[in-house]
Parts: sequence; structure tokens; C-alpha cells
Amino acid sequence: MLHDPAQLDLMFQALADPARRQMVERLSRGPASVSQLAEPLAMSLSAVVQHLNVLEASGLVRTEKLGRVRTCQIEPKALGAAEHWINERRLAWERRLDRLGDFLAETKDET
Amino acid sequence: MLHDPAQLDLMFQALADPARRQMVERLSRGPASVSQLAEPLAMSLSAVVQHLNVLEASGLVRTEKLGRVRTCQIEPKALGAAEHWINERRLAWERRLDRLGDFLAETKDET
DNA sequence: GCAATAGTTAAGTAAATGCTTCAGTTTTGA
DNA sequence: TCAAAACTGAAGCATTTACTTAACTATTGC
Repeated sequence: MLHDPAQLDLMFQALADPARRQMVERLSRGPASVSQLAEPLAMSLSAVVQHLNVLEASGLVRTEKLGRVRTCQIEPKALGAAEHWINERRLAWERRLDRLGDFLAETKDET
Repeated sequence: MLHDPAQLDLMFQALADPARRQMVERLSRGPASVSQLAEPLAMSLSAVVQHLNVLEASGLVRTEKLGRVRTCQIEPKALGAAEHWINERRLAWERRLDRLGDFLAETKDET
């Protein structure tokens, strides 16, 4: 489920920018409005909205508008997809090292 | 250790491309030469070398040249840095949900 | 030695990114 | 009612990305 390559592209791409990671960090401590997200960042509000759109397109963030304020939240399941991909690679790598270890142990026995 | 923002930029940026992820997948199953990495990819060898340079700059891949063939390997510790950042966010998120749960439980008691 | 192999480097290009400013649109509070 | 607050969207611009082709440099096997 959800290892659509294009989805992972969007996800990793979204996380590749320090401003966007900072926004995700802020949101992992609780929901925030666009202005609140913008406050610590040295760029225009417009730029922040553009980053926010990237995050939303990647599925990492969900937003909802009530009145004139848009409230943003993390979508924790989405982060899981990136985590999952990385874990798969690590697992494959470790399985391989285990097999290599076994092989070397066997070879040693045979001396 | 190693949550230099610039390093994470390079890492996530490197993982944001499907060709590069495919190269990492291949390498997580064992070392490979540049041509072997290129073989399943529909692009010139030159393009593959350029992707490889991105991966190497990100610290995800280490290469070594012997004679005329360059052998590439995954650097498993590097993947750990990306994983760590994601885990931190998930933890912060979960801690927050726990606190929220506690708060709601308390509030309920007080009715 | 010399052609094939394996990779490297440079230059060029089309598209995508990360901003900016400016001109809107809704909401809201006094 | 009307100005301030909180965005939103479009246009423009400099930079970076993801390629390409073409020319080049080592290595290796015969």
C-alpha cells in the first residue's frame, strides 16, 4: 500500500527543503495557521503558502479553512510511507550482510 | 550527530528521484559497477554517472575505482540520518497525541 | 599495439524550483 | 460600515535539475 513511486517522489522532494522541514517540525508539535507557520521563516507569506501547497500535494500535511484562517496539521500516515521505504532498504541491506556473514563463517569452518 | 540541515537536504533530495531510488534499491542488494546500475535505466550512462554523483554527495553511496571499473556500495549509516529525522517527528507527534489524550481523559473525569 | 570496455567531462537545453512583488478576496472586529 | 487581518493567485525572474550529445581518458584482453 502506497509505494507509488510518484508519491514517494513528492514526499522526499517535500522533505528536501529546510523551510518545509521546519514547517513539518512545527506541525509535529501541533496544528498551526499559515501565519504561525510563516512567523519563524525569513520569507514572504506568499512563499510560505507555496511551500504549504507542496507539503499538501505530498500528502504530508492536511489543511482546513475556517473563516479566514487555514489550519494545518500533519498527516502521520504519510510520513510512514517514507519511513517504510527506508526500512525496506535497510532490511535488504542487513539480510545481505547476514548471508555474507554466514558464508564467511562456513568458509572459515572449511579451512 | 549528523542532523546538519544541509546534509538532510542532500539526502532527501537524493531520494526524491525515482532513478536514484532505484539505484539505491539495487545497491541495497549488493555492490555494483556504474554500468550495472545503468543497465535497467532508460537513460545514457552519462546521466547515470550524474545521478551517482548526487548520491555520493549526499553520503548515501560510497564508490571506489579499481582499474577501469568503479564499484558502488550503500553507506547504511547515512540512510539512518533520514530515518532518524522522520522518527523524531513521529515521536513528537505521538507524544502530543498522548498529552491530548490525557487532557481529554481528565476533562471527562471532571464532568 | 590497438580496439573494445568503462567511465568521465563539458556544453547545451528544456523544465522545474524557490523565491519576489503586487493586486486581489474573504472575514472579522470595533 | 469599513479598515485590518489572513490569506490567495498570477506574473516574473534567477537558479537548479535532469537530461542530451559529443569528445575524451584510462584499462584491459587479444
